[in-house]
Amino acid sequence: MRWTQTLIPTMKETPEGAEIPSHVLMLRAGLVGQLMAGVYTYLPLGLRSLRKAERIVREEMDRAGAVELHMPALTPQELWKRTGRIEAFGNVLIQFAVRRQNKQVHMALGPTHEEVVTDLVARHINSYRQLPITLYQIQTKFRNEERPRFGVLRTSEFLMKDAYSFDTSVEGLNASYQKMYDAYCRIFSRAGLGYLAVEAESGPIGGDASHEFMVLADNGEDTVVHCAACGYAANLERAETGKRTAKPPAAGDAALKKVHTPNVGSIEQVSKLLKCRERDMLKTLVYVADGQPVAVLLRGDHEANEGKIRRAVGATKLELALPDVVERTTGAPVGFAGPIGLKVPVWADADVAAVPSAVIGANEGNYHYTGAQLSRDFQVAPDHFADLRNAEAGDPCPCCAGKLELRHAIEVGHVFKLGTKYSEALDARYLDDHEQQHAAIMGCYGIGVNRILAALIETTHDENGIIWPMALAPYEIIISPINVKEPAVAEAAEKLYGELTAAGIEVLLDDRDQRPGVKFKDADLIGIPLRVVVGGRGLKEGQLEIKWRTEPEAKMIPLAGAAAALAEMVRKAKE
RNA sequence: CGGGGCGUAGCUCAGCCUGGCUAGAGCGCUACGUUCGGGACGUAGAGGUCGCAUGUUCAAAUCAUGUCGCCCCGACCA
Repeated sequence: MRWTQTLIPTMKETPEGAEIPSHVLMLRAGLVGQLMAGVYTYLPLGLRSLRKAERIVREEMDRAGAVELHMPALTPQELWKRTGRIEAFGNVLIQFAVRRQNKQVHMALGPTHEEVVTDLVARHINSYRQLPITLYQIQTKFRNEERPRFGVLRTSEFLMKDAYSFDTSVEGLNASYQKMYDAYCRIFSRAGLGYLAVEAESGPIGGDASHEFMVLADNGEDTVVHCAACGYAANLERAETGKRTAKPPAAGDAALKKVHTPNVGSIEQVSKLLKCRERDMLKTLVYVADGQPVAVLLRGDHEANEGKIRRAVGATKLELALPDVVERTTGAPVGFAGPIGLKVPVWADADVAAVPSAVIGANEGNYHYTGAQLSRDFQVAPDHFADLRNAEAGDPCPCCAGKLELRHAIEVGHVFKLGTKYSEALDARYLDDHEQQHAAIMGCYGIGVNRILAALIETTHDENGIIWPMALAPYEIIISPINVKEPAVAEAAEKLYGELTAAGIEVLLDDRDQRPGVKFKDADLIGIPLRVVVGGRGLKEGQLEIKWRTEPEAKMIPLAGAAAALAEMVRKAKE
């Protein structure tokens, strides 16, 4: 492609509003253009990279035995009602009605396709002989994000590869899941991304085991907990901590004392008022577990982890108690709950035992206690101590002697085992070899294709611009002729361009009548892996200059046979 | 949804506080000329309903109110 015949609107300055590197560089390099908040046009250069990411995904899906189809983005709202996800998605689901022959037709733009694919399977698959099968598509998804942000990392319209497996047994599901997991590893490796596969909660989509594929990046929206020593990785919701050895509290002699804390309920305010550290306080959270209130004690500076609490308590549904329930349970308004005298089951995080003398709520409005001691002033049954909080940096690793660290990350993929939630709701059943009907056991597997690009840029750019790996580069080689008005230069550049193109290399010829500095800056900015400079100086000596985007220095190669040599370099770089 | 910031040329911004001639700069764009190995220079140009609406005023980019758009932070934790 000739630069002058395509559209690559590079920008010298950072557009107002772009802050993170991937956003800034995608705009400056002319990859994307913004239409509105969270909605972007892919310009020619960006589209080429997007297509390359897509191709890698498609090749690996096909190799893993998944079969491609294409489902509509337009869906009937009825389908979402049948699985209860109209409510679950709420405002995220883009819903609208149109009129047809004077009747309202209610539709939604697909934010994901479990419903559509399960309905499809319900219609066309009815025998165990047709299973297992994994269907996938690469398609635009629509989600009304409350707050789109970070350029193309969180958008309202995005390209997603979504795959769905249907099996007749849990073993089959596990096998299908593993195939996708392995395919994801190959995809992200081929894309040049450093990633972690982390254990994850399955979230509102339902089901059990799941993994997220995370790319560590300072601007990532997610937090992963990682142990550098053994490689343990999990997202914050899921991360376990190793055994926290509770130091026996120093023999405290402080007496329990009630103090007046008028209108001061939050941990932060109380800590300020009483001049104590948050870690010397205990907070008492009231949850409703399967309809029954329970109290949970945490150190003041720790964050509750509802998933862990739910599992520890053994509840299927757990939510924070509403203010009236808190009042009924503790006898005090929200902000003054404490463990002393509570009539409901009390659970405690492991670190609670190590707080020797704590500030706690007094279960009486506007009062707290200081000097509270476990055992002496309040009790927690030994089997009610558990890991109930989010992991923090420095916590012991659950798998080795190492320490955990917290890192920001971009989620680029997610695989999970769904079970029969959707197949039952939508009657995707098959007949087994004993003429018994069963709901198909499902898994689903998503990749944010746009995020592959953004994550790559976010992690590998330098001060001059993007640095594409061959696998994602919009062009493999850029030819930068110095002064296109010089016939010898123009001819040599054209000849090389023709030869490389004929050899199947993707070449961008910068045929603009621009000064060399402009061309070099732009070549660096758009990040083409290999730059070939055709200049009068080199030509006189029968030489071409080549420079890898990743290398600081250029080098010269003979003009004779240059096309073949360059094609070989590109081929090698692709390996 | 809550809080904050910003809307002036294609892009980045100045001017606004303290209202006053024909609204500015740099980059980019057009034409011509000189240049040509890391974002050249000269000359001449094109390009704006100062986001929009209402109000205050003799007079509004500038003040007030409203509205729309964009960006950032937060959104349960007693």
